[in-house]
Amino acid sequence: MSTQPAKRDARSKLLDAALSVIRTKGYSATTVDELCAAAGVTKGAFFHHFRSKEELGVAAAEYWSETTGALFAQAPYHDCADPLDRVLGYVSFRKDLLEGGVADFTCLVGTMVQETYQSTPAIRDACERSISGHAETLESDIEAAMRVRNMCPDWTPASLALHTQAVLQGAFILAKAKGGPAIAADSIDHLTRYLQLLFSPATTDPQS
Amino acid sequence: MSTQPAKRDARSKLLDAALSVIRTKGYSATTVDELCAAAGVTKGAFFHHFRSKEELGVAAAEYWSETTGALFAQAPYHDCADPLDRVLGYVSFRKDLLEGGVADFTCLVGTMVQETYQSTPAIRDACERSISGHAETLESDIEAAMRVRNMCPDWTPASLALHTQAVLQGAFILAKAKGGPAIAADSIDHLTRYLQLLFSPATTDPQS
DNA sequence: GACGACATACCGACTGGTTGGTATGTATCG
DNA sequence: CGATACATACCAACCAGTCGGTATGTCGTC
Repeated sequence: MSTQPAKRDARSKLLDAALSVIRTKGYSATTVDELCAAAGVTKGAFFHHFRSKEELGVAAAEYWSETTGALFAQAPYHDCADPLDRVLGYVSFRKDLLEGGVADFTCLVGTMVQETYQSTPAIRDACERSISGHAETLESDIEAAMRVRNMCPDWTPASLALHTQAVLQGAFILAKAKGGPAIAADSIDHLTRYLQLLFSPATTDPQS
Repeated sequence: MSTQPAKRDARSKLLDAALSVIRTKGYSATTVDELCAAAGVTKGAFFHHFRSKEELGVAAAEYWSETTGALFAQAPYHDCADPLDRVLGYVSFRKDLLEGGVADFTCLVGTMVQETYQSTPAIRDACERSISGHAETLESDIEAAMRVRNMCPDWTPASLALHTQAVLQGAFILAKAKGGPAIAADSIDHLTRYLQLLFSPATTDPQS
């Protein structure tokens, strides 16, 4: 469904505007009028394509999943032979994305879910699907890396995949607080170090 | 300054209400009327104590720093002899706090900074002070743990202290997305595992 | 200890601008 | 012609902030 031949119609202009405006100001503080102005369309066009602001929020989260999904699917780290190198390559790729203003590299759904998790279940669920779906793309590589090393740890591939997302989301919060990507990069370095230690042959099963 | 004899006046009722309402709905979606209703005071009282909603946001962040600061200052993990045990005890203490509804254990300033980092510098700075100030309480223990082990790694105590905050903030986002603290606990377990590996005598200097 | 002057704390009706949403018109395309 | 894709005008509710008022100190003076 969707993915019509990419015409520059009002709907996709609104979704593109939503990504940048909501990442800058948050969902609640973003007004429909502002979105229309940023997209260069009228309010009539907005409510033609979306029944409500909430529906746009859900659509924006799905659009985010599509565009970022495509970005990561074609990233070079998938070519590594060792599955651990693919995981480390993913993290390194995330670090490379830390460029430009804070609003340019932070995560739409991480921002939105904070504001909507209680008030707007539809948006929260869309954000949850986006985060979990993205984390799942890491699971098979994590699992393969474990199999290669005959590891049977007390953590699951899913929990480690989600942990990488937690570190990234937390790094974005710190970047927003400090006004730049420097600390986010430091935190991603700590994540890389954790993965290296976790999969290092010396310490396959440190306890139990 | 401040710390008048803790009278149950309108100001502190409003600050208490702000902590719970803003953590539930976010800063932008929280209205002044709603805050007044939750605190059981009138709008006149609100604007008597705060010149604007923004000023309340700053005061709420500072109030958050004070109350959480007191909570952590009297926590039992400070009694451990080994500085690493104090750091691990802190993380374990954070895990123990994951109880009740999501709005009860998540972080006010982590939530607020996402919405205000661009639009409201005063609130962003107050959140930054809160996060960084809290992280600093970990630095001396991290530094001591490094000294005990004669470690000279390529990361700083400050960056590790902030990394713990990134993991916690990210864990809160995941908890909000998934509707419960389970994944947050998993992520905190990964953080504990990282600290143990990082300070384990076998791997003091894995590279360079 | 009565009294005036002033400050603090709070009340609640009101306001002007904003916001999400609607109603209706129109142009283009198949 | 009918459906899709917009545009324009409009509205009722809401929101942050204001303003005149009251109740309660509290400090100095005589």
